[in-house]
Amino acid sequence: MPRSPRAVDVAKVAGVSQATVSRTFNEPDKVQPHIRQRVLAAAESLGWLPHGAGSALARRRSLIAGALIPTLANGIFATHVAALQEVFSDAGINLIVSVSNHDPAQAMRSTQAMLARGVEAITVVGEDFGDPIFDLMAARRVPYVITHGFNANSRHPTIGIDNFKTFQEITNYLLSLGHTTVGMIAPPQANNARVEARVGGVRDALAAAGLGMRPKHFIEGPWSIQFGRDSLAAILAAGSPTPTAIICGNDQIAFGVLTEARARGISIPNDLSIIGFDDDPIAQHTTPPLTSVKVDRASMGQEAALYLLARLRGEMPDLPPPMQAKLIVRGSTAPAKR
Amino acid sequence: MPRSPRAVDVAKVAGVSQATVSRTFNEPDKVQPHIRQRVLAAAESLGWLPHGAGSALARRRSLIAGALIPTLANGIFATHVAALQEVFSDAGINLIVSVSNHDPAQAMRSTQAMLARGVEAITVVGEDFGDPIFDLMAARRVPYVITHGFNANSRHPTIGIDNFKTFQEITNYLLSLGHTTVGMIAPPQANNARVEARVGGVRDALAAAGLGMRPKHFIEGPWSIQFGRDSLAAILAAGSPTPTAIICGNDQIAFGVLTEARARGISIPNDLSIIGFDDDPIAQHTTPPLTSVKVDRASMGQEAALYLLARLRGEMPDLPPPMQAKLIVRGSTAPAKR
DNA sequence: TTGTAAGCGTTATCAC
DNA sequence: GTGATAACGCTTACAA
Repeated sequence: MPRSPRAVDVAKVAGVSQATVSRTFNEPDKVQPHIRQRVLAAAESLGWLPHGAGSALARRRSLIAGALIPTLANGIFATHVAALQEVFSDAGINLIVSVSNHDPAQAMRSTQAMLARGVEAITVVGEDFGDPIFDLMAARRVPYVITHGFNANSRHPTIGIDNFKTFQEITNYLLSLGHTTVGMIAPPQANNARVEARVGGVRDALAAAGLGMRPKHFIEGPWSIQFGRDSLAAILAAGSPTPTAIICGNDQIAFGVLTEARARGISIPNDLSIIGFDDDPIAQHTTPPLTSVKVDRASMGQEAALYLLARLRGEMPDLPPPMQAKLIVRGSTAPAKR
Repeated sequence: MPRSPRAVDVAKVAGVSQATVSRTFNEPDKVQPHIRQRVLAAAESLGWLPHGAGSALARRRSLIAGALIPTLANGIFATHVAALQEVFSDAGINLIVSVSNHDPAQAMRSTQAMLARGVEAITVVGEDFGDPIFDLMAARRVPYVITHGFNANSRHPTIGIDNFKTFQEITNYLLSLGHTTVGMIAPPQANNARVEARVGGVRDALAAAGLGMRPKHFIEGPWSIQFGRDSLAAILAAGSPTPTAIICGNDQIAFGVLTEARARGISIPNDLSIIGFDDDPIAQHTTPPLTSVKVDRASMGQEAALYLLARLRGEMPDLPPPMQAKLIVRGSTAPAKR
């Protein structure tokens, strides 16, 4: 049973020392062209690839980064991971993906597992799990960055939109249309400071206009289409006054509200304005098309990866400024009926 | 600048040898309880975590697996990765994700990068890139499994549905409804044997009924909603005869066709039957709801990971039988108008 | 420019 | 049950 070839085998075949094999792959210009050729040919013929553990040990670099996300079941995190993966991959770094399922204990286990695998840097979605995780990374001098929300007051580096401000703006848009009875259907706030900030933004903007949101018009739950339908049903069942506009935590929920509204003969946007979040491709194709808020998730992931790559080069780069969300007005919002 | 603690530091603090530290974490029952406690306490106080590269080198196990997928932008692959990640994670194995973008050269680079990182096992979506990749893994004795399509004739282990047979059945369902003019809108077949098999299944079933598919009724392209809309427009623009049923490569395309049909006043399913694929959550909520085909992607990923875990234990497990896709008839299909 | 040799941090074999 | 010690495969001063 032949075992995998090692650098010394390549060296033997090429008639050079092991050091030259290493140089051929890591510092090619330090070895003469013709001898480089010989080494490459030998490696090729043996099917040799550097051994990750060996080289990680000697080099003190694993060439592996980690991403901690809540779940891959949500499309926005898949997009996020795709962006990270691409940038890291271009830099010769592989990406380990691990999930928390919004559970602090699992987040901690995942982080430890990644650190035990020797990841050089980590991206974390949100700062929901408190200090232990960040202390752990800091103690091991592993650079990290928090994504999906810019927070100027955080003691950690953060990248993303200002969730509070963005939802303030969304709300102000509805206020400018004359809506005074506004509802919201949001993902759970537990272990999710981003959602908390968004809800806060809505409440703050309403309060600034001397308004409030009735408890029965605020519903928390999963981000599914079905949940959107059920939530609208629940809001209507709660009786009058009924909101004239509903802010949805994402476009799936908004699509559900739209669907339920149509099933009930409620005219959108005449009887009810609906606003989504994330500008999913589907938003353009619903009837009517959904007003939504576009966040450039891909650049957010890229920024995060580039920030960490700079840190790995030993730099202390400035954080990029907060990203700007963009309100995309389509047909699902209109002035309040008077 | 204090460097990360090593096992020997823990040993010193606990007043034991380094070997005992290792045993405490890897073979706990081989060390006396009270001394185990001491070691754990010492490790805790120093914040020590085993060093991945060191232990990978000594153990000849990286505890890392790899997944090669076309892209994370497509939700079905995100679901797939989520399932893999979960099973591997429960087994203490981290997952590196890398993508091919349907490009053989990039697939090869990604595979090499994963192997260089020492992955112990790899899942590959489809067998589109030919032998080089599989030869590479085989030469290094890295177990692998191909997902997203069961192929009894493959010389590699495969897991998934039989794509050919599944689309034969879909087509036979439409034939049983009396449809004789059937169109298809599919993702590109290039570098995608799964799509090729699906198209083959449709053509085969039609041929068995003495029918064929007109070239103008077969359209290949991306899997977006917009592409579905454009494709229906193109098929209609090609003039009579017009198909009475269209098979779509996935539910996004089907949703696009549905949307375009409504925009043109074409009644679904009376004038046109539409059938999707993947049973996306949206399929239940369109008007009318979409007939689609459900494939249990999560179990497919789990099966793949479990198969590889068994291989890593040194077993030679049987492959699971082909998975069964399930036709879910909803409101978008009906008997052909006569 | 190339070779020699000393790590890198852990695990596993072998004594005790 | 515990402790020395020799791998594990590579990189990198340092020497030639």
